Amino acid sequence: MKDQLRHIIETTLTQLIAQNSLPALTLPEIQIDRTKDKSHGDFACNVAMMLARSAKMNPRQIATLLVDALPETDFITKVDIAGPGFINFTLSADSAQQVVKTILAEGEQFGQSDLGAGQSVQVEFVSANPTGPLHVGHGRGAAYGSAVSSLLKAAGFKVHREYYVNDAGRQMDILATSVWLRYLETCGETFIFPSNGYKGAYVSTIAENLKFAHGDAFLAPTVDVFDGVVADEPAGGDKERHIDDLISNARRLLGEDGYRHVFDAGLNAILADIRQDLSDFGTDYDEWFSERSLMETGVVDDAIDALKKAEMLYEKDGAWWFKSTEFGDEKDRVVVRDNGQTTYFASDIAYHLNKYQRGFDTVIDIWGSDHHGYIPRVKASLTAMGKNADRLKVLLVQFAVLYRGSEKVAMSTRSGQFVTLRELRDEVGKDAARFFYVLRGADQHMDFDLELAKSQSNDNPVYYVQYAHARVCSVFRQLSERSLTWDKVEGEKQLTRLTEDHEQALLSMLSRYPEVINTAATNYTPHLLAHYLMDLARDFHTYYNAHQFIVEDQPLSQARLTLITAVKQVITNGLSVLGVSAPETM
RNA sequence: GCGCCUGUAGCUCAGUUGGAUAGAGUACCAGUUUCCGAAACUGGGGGUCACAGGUUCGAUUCCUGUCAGGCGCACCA
Repeated sequence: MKDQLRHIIETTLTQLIAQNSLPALTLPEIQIDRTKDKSHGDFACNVAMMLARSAKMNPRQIATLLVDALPETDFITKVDIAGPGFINFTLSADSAQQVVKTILAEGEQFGQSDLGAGQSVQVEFVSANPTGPLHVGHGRGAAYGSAVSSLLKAAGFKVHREYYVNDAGRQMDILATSVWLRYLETCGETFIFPSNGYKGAYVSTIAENLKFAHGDAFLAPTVDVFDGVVADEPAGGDKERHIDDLISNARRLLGEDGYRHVFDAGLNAILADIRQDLSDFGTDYDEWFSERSLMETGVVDDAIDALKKAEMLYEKDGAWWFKSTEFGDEKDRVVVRDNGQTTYFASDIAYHLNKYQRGFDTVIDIWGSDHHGYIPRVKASLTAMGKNADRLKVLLVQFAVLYRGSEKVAMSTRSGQFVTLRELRDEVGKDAARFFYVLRGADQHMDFDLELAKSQSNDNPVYYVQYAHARVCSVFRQLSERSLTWDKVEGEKQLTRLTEDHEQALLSMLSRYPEVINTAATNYTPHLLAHYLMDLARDFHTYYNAHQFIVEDQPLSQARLTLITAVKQVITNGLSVLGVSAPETM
């Protein structure tokens, strides 16, 4: 509808210029906005004001010229000039009703567009280290990432959802060693567990399973395990060196195969848990991409070679540095350490090179906002390798602060005192959790009230929207109880009977849905959709309270049933994009 | 110290890419059921859009500065 208006205005303006009614000038982008106020019609255009300066004419004068020259159309009934020079359009009743037929005809497809024209987008999100269960911070990334993915898909993009598995690096070595130490404990060895190790109960569970499956195969005496190990911090030593020494002892005592076995036991168990957890949360991926594979297939070496060839690396203090300052970063960054090991950053350069090589038109990374300082160096590496860094979009997600009523829930990763995503799901449910997460802009700090999310009251926005859907279903249950039926064909014929203000408002709201999807998709802002659904639900509840749908007047009744069926469809579609269910009963 | 993000009603937050009289929810107050589900609806009060300049027909929105809060500044991941 906006496009049609835009087209008409554009052609009329060029016509006016051709007739010398307007001076020759380049036309600006024609903006068509929905009006905030019903008295201003349905759509407004500000082009007269935008042209006033370059045409050296009064905006109202331009508007008058334009309006007089506009051709007759069947979908516009009224054109007004208002305020400083706004041109307001009022839709004909017929074209306003048309949206209901469109919704019923397109069903689940309604709202989808070809805006993306099949361009491919890769969306990488969550990507938490597989060193423990996901917590509520990851939950927001999961809800946001999958909502953005669904939005892009609805807007006609080819979407590839990916989880980057950090299955290499020091943190994973710490996990492997933690598993091994717990395993030794189940074998009867006794020692003080390292302060920097992973102490969660899940580590012991993995160790017990290892013991069950392999008996004493990985056993080593405690004296050997702690041989030459620097004292731990509580004992007056250094906790980092303490754990690093334990790791190298583990490697030595277990041998390459044994160490890899223990390592993979930890990795696989936790990864399986994460996959299940995300799947239960309604977040699914097209690919789980292994960091280790980047090293094993030589992509990391390739990336380093590419940078060397481009003369973007130099050697200093035994390490290889990337000249990221040449691209606006604060300082140069190490990619190969003096001990020959590549850094996490080197893997990430390789990973992004690989993403580009796979040919995605756009690459989206969704990170916790605490990683924002990382953006310049990743973009720098892409530029240095001759890639267009603008194809990479990094979206940041702020952490959510949990509240129970007005009480802040204490959380700290260090003490291991975090609320897991699974606990959140168990407490408030998948639907409420997802909806709450996407209710706010991702870059906004967010207060997540557990009490509110699980309350079955009018305070809770999730239920508010779902209830609107259930209410429509309930009306149809009532209909069949009275042995009546809904006749779609008849209903569509009678749409002209929808003349009440509430019905007009609903029609207008329904027609906005495709625009909301496109705006939310292009801006990566699912919260716009969440808010739209609340607005739609409110218009519906208001309508419900003001009017009966099942009435004696059969044509009217059919028209109303047709309208609320369209409402039900749009709520279903919108909630589905957000990964929230649309229940028939509450 | 430098960089990024944020500052809108008592509280939690929107604000259609610069538009008309700045909006919801919640809380508070007052109402609505012989009627399809009251998990709903109607009405009311509540604002220096942090502050000060600038850009223009027009600024909550864009630019600069100040103040306040969050985060980040590793040969960790």
